[in-house]
Amino acid sequence: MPEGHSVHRIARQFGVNFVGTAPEVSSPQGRFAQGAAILNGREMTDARAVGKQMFLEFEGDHWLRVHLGIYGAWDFAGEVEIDPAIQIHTTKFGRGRLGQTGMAGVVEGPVDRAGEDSVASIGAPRRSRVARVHMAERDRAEATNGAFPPDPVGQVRVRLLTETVCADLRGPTACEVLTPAEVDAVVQRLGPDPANANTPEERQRFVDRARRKRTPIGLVLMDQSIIAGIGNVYRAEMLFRARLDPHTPANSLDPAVLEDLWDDWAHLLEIGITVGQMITIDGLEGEAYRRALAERDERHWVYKLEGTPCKRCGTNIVLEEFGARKLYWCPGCQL
DNA sequence: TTAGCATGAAAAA
DNA sequence: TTTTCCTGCTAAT
Repeated sequence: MPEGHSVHRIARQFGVNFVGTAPEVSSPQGRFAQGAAILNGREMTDARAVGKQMFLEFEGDHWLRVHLGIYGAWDFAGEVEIDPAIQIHTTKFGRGRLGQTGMAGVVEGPVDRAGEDSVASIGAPRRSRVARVHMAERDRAEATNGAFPPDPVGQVRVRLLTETVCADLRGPTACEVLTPAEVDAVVQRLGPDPANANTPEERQRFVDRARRKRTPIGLVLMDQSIIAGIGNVYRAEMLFRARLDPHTPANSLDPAVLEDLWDDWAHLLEIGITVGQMITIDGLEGEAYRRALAERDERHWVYKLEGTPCKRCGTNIVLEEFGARKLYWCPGCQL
């Protein structure tokens, strides 16, 4: 269920935990047995994300492409080094307690991988070790008492295993081994991603692509070939922030409006990657910010808020079926 | 405890 | 346009 920010976070996690190692690669479920055999024992040399797709490079010009789709997820276990640049917010814990329930923060402190229950504390973002980190639409870190490596739970399509860390992939919509040329072809079909290059050139690439479309802007923002990484939540929230009627044809918009949309996506994406949540209401501080981390309704303007008064103008938020997806918007603000 | 839905996208029809 | 993937959250029970 993740949008672009989650995939970038997961790619960073692989950068920290796997790049430079030669993991054992298997497919407990069996459906990726052939691909696993190709990758097994090879050194991972790069981990990157473009939009909602992740690419892991292995020596010998083999790339693993993963797309999580609507319910895919990665689970890391063992000595998981948290990228110091990102925060893992923990709102729910397993049997081993890492901190106060409901408190947002960063898990810190070593957890013995042999399974001893140990205490980690909430503190400043630094190198951290936790026993289990679930990375999907929402991240979850917890201590466990289980053995390492853990028994595969459910349908594990791929397992990557080093001496100290294990990563399990479940429920992906895509998981395949590609050649460099095939990776290029996939990336070629994707629009620009500001998390990789927030440059005037890339912004212009988005503007040029969008301006050619008569399609409503509400659909254009979801089109991964025009701009990469935006999903249903960010789509709705960005349109609200820009005060745009989702039905407006993209080609009727002033290029400056499209430029602003790009800039806003870059801004929201950066927050999402760092914080691990889609915070689309800006500038919250203190208690309000804490509530935004804990409650979805507190961090969004319109998403899943149909029937409630708009936080800006008081008009009731509307839910509309739009391009086979649910669209939330404010008829008062979004003229 | 459980049933229905969902922060995608590709394949099938 | 419908089906598939077949997980996990959440509201309802």
